[in-house]
Amino acid sequence: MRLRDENKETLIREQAIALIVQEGFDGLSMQKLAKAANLSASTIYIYFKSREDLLNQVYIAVDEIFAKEVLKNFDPAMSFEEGLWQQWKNRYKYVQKYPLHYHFSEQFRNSPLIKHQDIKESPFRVAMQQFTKNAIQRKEIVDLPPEILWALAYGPFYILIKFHLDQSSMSGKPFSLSEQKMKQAFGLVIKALKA
Amino acid sequence: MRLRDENKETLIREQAIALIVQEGFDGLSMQKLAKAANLSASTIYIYFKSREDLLNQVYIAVDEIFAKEVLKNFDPAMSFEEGLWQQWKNRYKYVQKYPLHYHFSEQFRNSPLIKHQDIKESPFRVAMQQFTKNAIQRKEIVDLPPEILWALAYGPFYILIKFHLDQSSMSGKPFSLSEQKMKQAFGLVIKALKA
DNA sequence: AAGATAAACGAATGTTCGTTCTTTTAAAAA
DNA sequence: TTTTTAAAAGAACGAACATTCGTTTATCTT
Repeated sequence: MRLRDENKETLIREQAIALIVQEGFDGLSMQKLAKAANLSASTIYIYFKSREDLLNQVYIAVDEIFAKEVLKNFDPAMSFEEGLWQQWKNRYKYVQKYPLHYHFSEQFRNSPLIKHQDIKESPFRVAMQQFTKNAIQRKEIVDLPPEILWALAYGPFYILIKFHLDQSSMSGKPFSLSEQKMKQAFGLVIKALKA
Repeated sequence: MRLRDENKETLIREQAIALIVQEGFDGLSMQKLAKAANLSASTIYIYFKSREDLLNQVYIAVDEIFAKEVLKNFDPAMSFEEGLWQQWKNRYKYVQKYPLHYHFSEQFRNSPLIKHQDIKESPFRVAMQQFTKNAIQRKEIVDLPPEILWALAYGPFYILIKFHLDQSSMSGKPFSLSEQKMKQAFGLVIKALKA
């Protein structure tokens, strides 16, 4: 018998991402996707049971890669300043390495397709909770409700990313954000959060 | 002859927003929209020349209301702290008053439908530039590149909004974010930006 | 090499899509 | 009141949609 092709599943997912980023969710049809992946449309249904299932699986796969990338060289035991900076760097590298994933993710999260009922206790979430708990216990930063801490720690970063991403898509030039600029913003965040 | 009905145009726009927020861009079909607005599909084409045109016009109308709401009780001559707080309050009220507009806006901006080539010199933009220029000249805040200032000033706010919006959509309870929490986050932002 | 099995395909399904056309209707101008 | 004009409706268009079905093909097992 013939075996399921793992690469083909990934190929379908990646082409779906590319199509969605280019044309939006209404631009993703099974027939266009099939053509882009050099497949028959019906073949997609061997790997995904419906369009909706495909979209969910794409999001799950994208999110897994994100979680993996963002935990690189990170340890919840790190000092707050060192750990948060590592997070910023990792997230920046993620956007550079997987720009389409990032765009897809933003689109998906802001759409009604996302179901945020089951916020599972991912290893990623656990690590981040431990990290912030440590920082507060050590009195490195002020004691804050988690969502305010989170808002301060990452809000400026993501606005900065969005700004430079829009700039690059307008000018056609590749995305870049100087380390100096990131450090400058980071310094202000630390200033705000320091105990 | 019969006159174009201004209210009908608004009705179509509002129903389009509601449909998109509920079902996403692929959920917006002209026939569904017609049914929702109690119209014939062909009537929509009297007011909008195509689906694409409709979407653009919706975005423009939404953005106009946003700009109007956000400038209420605001003056570029205000002190930085007072002015920025007014901005936060106005934006918070906007989300409360027009939650569907906010969701639509977020979806549209993160989709490929948006064309950010023509960032026109809106009165809104002019006011904001003057406001930050004043604050730096008066040495109320540190001198920063505009996008970093912007990222610090609004990044935390929007993450906070998103968090509480997600919470409310999960629990079914109406959206709310206590003034105390907003003030707490705001205080940290001021701490970061103060000269 | 033969048989078994599931992947892969192309064609076809009925539905819904955006849009246009023709006709009817309502209200402003005469 | 009559005429004029454009709004509004409804039916219709081919195209594209998600999905299914029957057949073919490739590869694993024997």
